[in-house]
Amino acid sequence: MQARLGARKAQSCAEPAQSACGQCPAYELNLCQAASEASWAFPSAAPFKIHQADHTVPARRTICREQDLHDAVPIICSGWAASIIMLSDGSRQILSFLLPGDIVSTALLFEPRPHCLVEAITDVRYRTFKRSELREILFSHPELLDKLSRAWIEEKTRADQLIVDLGRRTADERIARLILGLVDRLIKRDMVHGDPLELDFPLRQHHIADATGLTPVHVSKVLSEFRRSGLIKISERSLAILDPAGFRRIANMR
Amino acid sequence: MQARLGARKAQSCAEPAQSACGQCPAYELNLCQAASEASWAFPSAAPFKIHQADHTVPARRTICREQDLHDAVPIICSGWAASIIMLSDGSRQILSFLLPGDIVSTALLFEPRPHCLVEAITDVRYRTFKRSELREILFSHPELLDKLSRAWIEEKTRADQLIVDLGRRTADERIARLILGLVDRLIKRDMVHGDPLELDFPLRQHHIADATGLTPVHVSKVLSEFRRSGLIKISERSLAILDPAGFRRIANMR
DNA sequence: CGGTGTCTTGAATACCATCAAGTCTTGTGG
DNA sequence: CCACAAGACTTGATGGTATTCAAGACACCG
Repeated sequence: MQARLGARKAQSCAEPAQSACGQCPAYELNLCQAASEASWAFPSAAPFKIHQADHTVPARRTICREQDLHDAVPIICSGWAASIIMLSDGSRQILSFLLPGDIVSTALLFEPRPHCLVEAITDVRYRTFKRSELREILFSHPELLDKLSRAWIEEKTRADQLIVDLGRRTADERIARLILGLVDRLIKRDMVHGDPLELDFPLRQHHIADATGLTPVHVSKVLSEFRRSGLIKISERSLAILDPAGFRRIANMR
Repeated sequence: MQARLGARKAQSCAEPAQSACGQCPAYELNLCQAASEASWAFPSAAPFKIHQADHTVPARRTICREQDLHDAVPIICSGWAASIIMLSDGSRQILSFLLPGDIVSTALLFEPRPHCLVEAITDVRYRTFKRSELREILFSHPELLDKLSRAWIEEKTRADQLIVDLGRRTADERIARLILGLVDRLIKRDMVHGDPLELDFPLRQHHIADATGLTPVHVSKVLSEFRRSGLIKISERSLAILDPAGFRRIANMR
């Protein structure tokens, strides 16, 4: 019940947060660092200070609800989260997994209602910016607008890919593609190395099920089959891709 | 083979096109008219003239290809089109149906590659704007930026809804929801009246199949079932919703 | 230590795909 | 204008993929 107020505020001003951003794996890509810097490079116009706040939530806790109104735009600093649509019968569809450096939704720059539930998968640290200020900064700096448009396009591209996966691919393909999609995103962030590729993988099978439109039971069966074929090793919140070529073949082909 | 060059250019300057826009059902909503007007209200800055061109393509012709580069952003003036992702095995997934007044994709404002195929379903009239100019106008007029952000949000919301439909709903629900979604969009545009609701409905069953992730055969069976239950009347490119309440019940419930 | 959440496995079932045959319409070239 | 081909739709039979139901193993936590 007290979960409702789960997030703890940590701070609410720009400068002291910088060190945290230095460790952010999405340091290069994301809007977060850029926005903070802009607020420093920007003392010209006015005594400008962008309001931001760091929050921490434990695994499984809600970050924001579909119907709530927020004037804050959250960006994930560390941990994994998911944006989820709930159906009246209790089933769920995961629209997207959120990784460090991801903005929860670019649409939040324009409307206060997320229209989907955002839930922490691991412990999550995230930072919120005030929408009006973030918007002003983004739109007054062409190079930031550029970053925004790239984030927007990637968000849409991933949604479109998911539509294709759900509409036209088998369970094996969906699951393999989900995993590879996540691995590729982690690689871009320098959060995975090694050969064979091995990484922390905090998703439960029910997360995979909700993202692929399958049942947890069937996900279990498919993963077991992948294991038996020596494609991957997956257990205890960790994943290794033993046969990258074979696994990618399953993900793409018919 | 000569299909490749299917589109015929009609004109390439703003003013004479106005009368056509006056009939556009999305007159209020869309960016098109607004952008044209802005180009008039804008002689201040420079001898500014936005480049636009009208095109007409017959049914079943391609409007743009996934890998082509365009510096033009198309907006549908009349007719129906679809954006489609093709898979290597020849199957297709329709991401979205485009109705009069729709911008083909808001992402085209930022990148030249559509990354999906756009195909005319009926004969289609559309107008293209030069990306750089359209962008400049949109971003220099707050009220237009507002319209753009609403278009962006709606595009994303519809994609998310489709993900849920494909991931978590039965064939009956998907088909009913597709139809109702289209009808609602047409109502917003004042393109449908009457009680019982009756309208031109140019989709072939294979379009419905490609949009819902089903096979044409199964679409036929479901539609026949809907007909037998007296929910809808559908034939000869026209559709009537005989039992709106019952039909909406099928679309939403479990 | 019971309770809850996670995962696995097997059996029965449902839903939708595939295959196939046939009707009807639409379009096209002789 | 007709003949023929291609596309659109329907219907039935059969099969495969994924769901549902059920039971049990295991880990973690208060």
